[in-house]
Amino acid sequence: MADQQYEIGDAELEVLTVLWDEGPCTVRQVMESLHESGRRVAYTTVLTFLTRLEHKGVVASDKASIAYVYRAAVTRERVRRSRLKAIMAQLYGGEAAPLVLQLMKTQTFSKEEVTALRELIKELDSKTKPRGESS
Amino acid sequence: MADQQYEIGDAELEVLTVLWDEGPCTVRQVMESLHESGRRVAYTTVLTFLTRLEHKGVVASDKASIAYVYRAAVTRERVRRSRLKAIMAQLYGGEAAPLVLQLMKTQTFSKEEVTALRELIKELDSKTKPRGESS
DNA sequence: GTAAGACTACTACATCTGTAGGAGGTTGTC
DNA sequence: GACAACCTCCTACAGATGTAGTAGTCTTAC
Repeated sequence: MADQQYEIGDAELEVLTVLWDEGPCTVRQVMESLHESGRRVAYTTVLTFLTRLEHKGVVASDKASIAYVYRAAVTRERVRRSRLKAIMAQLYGGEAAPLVLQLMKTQTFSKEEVTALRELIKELDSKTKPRGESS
Repeated sequence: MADQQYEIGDAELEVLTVLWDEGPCTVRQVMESLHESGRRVAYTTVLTFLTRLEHKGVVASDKASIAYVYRAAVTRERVRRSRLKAIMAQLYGGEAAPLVLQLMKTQTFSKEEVTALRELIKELDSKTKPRGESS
């Protein structure tokens, strides 16, 4: 149950991302941030998204002076893991390795990234699969 | 446009996966395969999925004797890439590296997998990022 | 204290997705 | 040739998601 799958739509995720990137925001601030990203969306639409996200438990709000201030209640990491887990289950037979392999084959990386990857590989050597399901 | 994003629902993807795994199937065969995986769905539900998938262009059908035979019209690889691309854009700023890093940190791998990874890393060394967006 | 502006709550609606029933055609079999 | 079995087509419907309007409440500034 640690990694429950959040059902967050694409547009909702954009809103959540604003909260991750900018910290707690009012509806208006979120809207303006979206507008700056070229995302035209009405004030009440943003409000709807935030309200729904709050019902889903991924956002929380506090009344501050006039307007509510919304903040993310789940970390980006958590959502990332949850999504990756889903895609792994759906398209890679629940295995991480093929996914990583594919990414490494089809994507390009900078020198620094490759270095970081190599470092990680070294660590992996020590703690190879201890016979369990994926996290 | 190469990697257009297919909007395929979770249940639809299960159906498509049957076609990938078992090759061309009739509605009934798909249904039976799903049942064997513990997925209880009605015959007409499977039919609906296949019809919708055909409209979306990811499945094709041919009339064979009595029933239509459906087959995948997109490869698993294509859908994998499309999904990964979406998740990369939505949650990793369009970068592959953080995604790979995260997977390598949070997942476990067998010795063979680690070896395969190390091999790939070597290849990456030669062709590092040539200043372009991701595929 | 009243008007203007901002904020929230409620409602609405189209589309997509998951799920399935019923009607009507084909076929094989007794 | 009539019934059973199987097939497709059309229709339906609930819930999720994207999008937004309206109405009512609260603040603030004149």
